[in-house]
Amino acid sequence: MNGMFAQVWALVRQVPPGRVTTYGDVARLLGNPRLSRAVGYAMHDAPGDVPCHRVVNREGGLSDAFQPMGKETHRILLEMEDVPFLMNGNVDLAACRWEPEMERLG
DNA sequence: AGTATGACATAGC
DNA sequence: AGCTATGCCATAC
Repeated sequence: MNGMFAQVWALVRQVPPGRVTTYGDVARLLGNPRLSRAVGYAMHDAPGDVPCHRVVNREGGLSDAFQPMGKETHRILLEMEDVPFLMNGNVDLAACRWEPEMERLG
């Protein structure tokens, strides 16, 4: 529980529906911008209550190794939350990227 | 212990 | 603008 995975999961759980965050952002929020890769590991071990589908890479691209299924499920889950996609099939980060400051402001 | 792996990110070319 | 190479660091074995 004290591991960094739990920390990552806790953060990802704070991402509201319709918003997404990136591995790098999560890593930065944890205090180490270099932990972006470890964040991916945390996603692999993430329990079901963690909305790992709301985590995408810097380009807004989906993961090649999403657990339940491939990118297909990943995209479906995001679409269900009305997450905007770009023409290239990536998430529109500019429109739905989650920032912790938003939580404070309300 | 040390080596290998990887759901990323960045720098060069 | 798109591809290749390198860095980085927590887990797994």
